[in-house]
Amino acid sequence: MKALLQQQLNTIIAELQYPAIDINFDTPKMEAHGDLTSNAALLLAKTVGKNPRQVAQSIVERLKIDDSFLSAVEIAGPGFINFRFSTKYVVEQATKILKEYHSFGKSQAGNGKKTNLEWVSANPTGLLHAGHGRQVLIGQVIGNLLEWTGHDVTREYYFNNAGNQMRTLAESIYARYRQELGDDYPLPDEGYKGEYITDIAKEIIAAKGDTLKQTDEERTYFKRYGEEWCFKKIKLTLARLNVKHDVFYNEDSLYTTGKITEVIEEFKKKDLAYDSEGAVWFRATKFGADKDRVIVKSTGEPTYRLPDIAYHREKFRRGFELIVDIFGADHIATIPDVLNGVNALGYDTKDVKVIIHQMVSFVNGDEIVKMSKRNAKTYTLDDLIDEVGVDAVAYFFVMRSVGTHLEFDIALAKEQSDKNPVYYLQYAHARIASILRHAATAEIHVDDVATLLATTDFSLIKEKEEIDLLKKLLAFPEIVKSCAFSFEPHRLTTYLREVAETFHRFYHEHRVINDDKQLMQARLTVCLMTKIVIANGCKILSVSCPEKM
RNA sequence: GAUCCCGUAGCUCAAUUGGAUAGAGCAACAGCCUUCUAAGCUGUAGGUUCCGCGUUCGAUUCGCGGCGGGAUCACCA
Repeated sequence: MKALLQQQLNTIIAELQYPAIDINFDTPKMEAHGDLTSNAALLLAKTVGKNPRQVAQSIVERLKIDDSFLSAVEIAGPGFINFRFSTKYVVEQATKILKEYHSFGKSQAGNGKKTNLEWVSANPTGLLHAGHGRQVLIGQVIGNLLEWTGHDVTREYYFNNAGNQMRTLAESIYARYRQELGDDYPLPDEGYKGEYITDIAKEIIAAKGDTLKQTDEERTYFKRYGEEWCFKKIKLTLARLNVKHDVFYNEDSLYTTGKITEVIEEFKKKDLAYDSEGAVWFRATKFGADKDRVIVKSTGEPTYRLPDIAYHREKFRRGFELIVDIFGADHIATIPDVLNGVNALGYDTKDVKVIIHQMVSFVNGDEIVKMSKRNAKTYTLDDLIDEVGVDAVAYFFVMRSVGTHLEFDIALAKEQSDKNPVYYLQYAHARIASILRHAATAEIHVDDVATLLATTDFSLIKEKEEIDLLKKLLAFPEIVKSCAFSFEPHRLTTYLREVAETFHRFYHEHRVINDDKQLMQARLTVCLMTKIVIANGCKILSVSCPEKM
């Protein structure tokens, strides 16, 4: 429809000898403004030197209106051209929801673009804490959105199992190990204080007894055991949220394959790096930073910036055309350096999309929930899932735009009532499922879509609430696309809420199960279409949609 | 002090990425269940979109300057 109108408007504009412009259509916010609107006349008015309403008038006069598509074309406000769809057109379009069913909403807009999505990437030194949930789910939903829009997505988890943090992990476990064996052995100053460290130590005692009291300098056994233990837990937590990464990329491989030194040498050759005070520095000031950054410490160990740069170069080398990184706001300072570094190596950073999400705070009703890392009792993501359930976790973490601080109300999330937005959506789905069960007893079987399409008199769908609902449902593919291309998953939750709302209104106004079997069948298809859209949307959100509540 | 994010109804947040009369949910008030799930629906009330200037047909959205909140500013990741 858009393409058709666009073509027509373009020809008319050419006929009128107006300058060619990009014609786009919006869906008006207000119902009175029709189903599609174009601001073409407003854009033309200035260059043409006419009143925008006159411009609109001259365009509309030449428009050939096919009334099987459009019921009205109006000029409104300062010069908008508003189009209103015919009922027939809307209903006809809606049948494709049934035809496409589980894939309604999918598109090939991404053209199979090879896409790397990297997120979570927590090092195996501990458990995922509740705050990690935001990143976990933003990434999960963005991954799903990219797949629904025809991107070839590789889900990647980047980790570092060497360096300071792992040493600290090993020392911490060792200290607890000694303590559990009754020795007076202190936890290192910067050691991990979490209870899980003691759990790990106890496991090691169970397996090895006190035979590891004398270990090598590197605490190799403790390091490896701790890493495996943490990774196992992290993966289990992710699995509860249906998150599965395709690739676990080990930072260490960048060293063993020489990628790190390669980057240093290349930087030095381009005079982007230099030696000073025993360290190697990156000329960040050349890119507008306030000071240069150390990329190799005087100890010989690189700082995180260097491997990050090398890693991103490897992503390009691996053939990815779109690179998506998701970071929390606490990592914001490092991003410019990495992008500048990658850029200096000759890659176009416009293909790197960095999504920075703001932090999460937790409240329990009126009470602020503290979750300091220093505290021994951390509130883990598992704890949160245990407390409020998978669906609430999945929904709540993506329901706000990534750029805004998220307040997660635990009391609200676990409340099984109308206050909780997850239930509003799931309730709509369950309600539909219930209606469809009634239909089965009336011998209409909605699971046979082919028969349904062949035998339903769709012209019986004509009530305002039905048409409003179908229009809303038909917007789904566009919503999926715009969420995917803007990397804004929260808009999907907003949209699905609107779908549920529009459905509830329809339900309230019109009985589905009734004596007029033809009418009942027509309305059942409306219900089924709604169910399909909610189910597909929930699938993208990783939220379940129950048949009964 | 610098950089980035945010500031919208009493509270939590939307706003089709520059569009028309700024919308939802909670909370408040008033209604709606002998009929398909009331975990629902309808109505009322609630606003100087932090302030100021600018850009233009048009600004919550873009630019500049303030104010307020958060994050970051390591030879930690």
